[in-house]
Amino acid sequence: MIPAPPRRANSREKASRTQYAILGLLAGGPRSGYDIKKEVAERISHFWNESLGHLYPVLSRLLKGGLVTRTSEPGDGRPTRHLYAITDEGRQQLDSWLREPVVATPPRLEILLKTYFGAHLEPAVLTAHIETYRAERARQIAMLESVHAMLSEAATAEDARYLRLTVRARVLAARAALAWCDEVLTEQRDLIREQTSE
Amino acid sequence: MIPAPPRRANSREKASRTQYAILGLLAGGPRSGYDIKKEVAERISHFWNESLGHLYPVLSRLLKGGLVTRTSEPGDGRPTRHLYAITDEGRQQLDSWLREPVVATPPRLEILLKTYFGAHLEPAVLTAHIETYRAERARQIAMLESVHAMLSEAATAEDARYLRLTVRARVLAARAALAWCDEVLTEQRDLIREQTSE
DNA sequence: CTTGTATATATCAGTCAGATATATATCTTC
DNA sequence: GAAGATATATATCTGACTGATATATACAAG
Repeated sequence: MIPAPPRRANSREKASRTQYAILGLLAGGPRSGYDIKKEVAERISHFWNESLGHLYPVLSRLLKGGLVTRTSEPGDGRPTRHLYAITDEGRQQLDSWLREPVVATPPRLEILLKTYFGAHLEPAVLTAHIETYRAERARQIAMLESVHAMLSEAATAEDARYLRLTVRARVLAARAALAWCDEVLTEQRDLIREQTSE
Repeated sequence: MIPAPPRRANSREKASRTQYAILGLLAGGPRSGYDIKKEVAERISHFWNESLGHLYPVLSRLLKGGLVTRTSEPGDGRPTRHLYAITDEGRQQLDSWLREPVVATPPRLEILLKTYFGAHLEPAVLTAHIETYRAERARQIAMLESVHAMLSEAATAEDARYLRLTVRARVLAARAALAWCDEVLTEQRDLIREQTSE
């Protein structure tokens, strides 16, 4: 009898993107879990997300693995504030991840799923969804463009170079999405006109 | 003493998008789990993904809930083939989900995360990532455009209307991504030139 | 005759999001 | 000035979802 091989013997380790996002942010200085969450929400939420429910366990794991250290500030009334700092080993891990090829994750675009099932509904319902989606894109473009303008100013341009590039990516993506909405809305109008004239 | 309220007393149920994707596909006729996986992979993988590891449990749940029925074809040698068909209640659930506003899920764009951390690397590394990403976009555009052309042909145009709209969305998105890559590559060249001339 | 691909279902580990819990300080609004 | 919202701060749990793996067979290519 051949003994059953151990499950997940030695395949490629499942990459926790959260882990590297944390290391990358800590490379800019010590932060608490709460700080990380805030920074993600305020600066890079246009392309990245972290939930607190995942952040804390991953921070603990990084601590155990020696990729970060932890110092505790007695919280005056509030819970103790834990400041995490990246170690040399953490920096090495971050560096090697940054050099690895980008892994493409398959998308899940709910607006397109509902579009795909459009035949199961009256055209007006899809039109309404697209109009909502379009309005959100328009708001997003306005917001991102104003951020982009600020980041392009001489005073911050050097510092903000890479953040500015990410903002630009999302501006172009949002404009493309908006253009698509307009195409769909035009087609939907034609479709509704055809149907009502029958 | 006030008894502790039950956890997750009655908040909004966590929506399983997989569930509605399945119902939507089954609305087009009975299918097996394997069929569904194939259909997703071959037709809508440009904007949607389903893993088998999730598909089967959700199909079981839908069966228990009466949203689908199951008939078994004895597999000739192969495992028994289970065909799932949508019920009236399933159609109602699908219909009401299709009418609900689209829920935006926060993005996680790894290419932008590595871009954001660009300062921690030599510019040439980021350039290489962007070049790879650009090449993938170029391939994707070529592929989607040829699909789009086929779907626009008179013979299929009526049938394929909604699929065509989703393909168009991804063409525009991929073109925008490609344009962004070109902007970044130009900037990176300038940056490297400045640095080497110092 | 072995390797790869297709058919077909099923389970498991691990990632991750979102809700909830706890406890306090501060700012805002009637 | 009390009530209520918002910010600080950590922690846990449920459930959604991915990707790898397991099992079994058939068929084609080399």
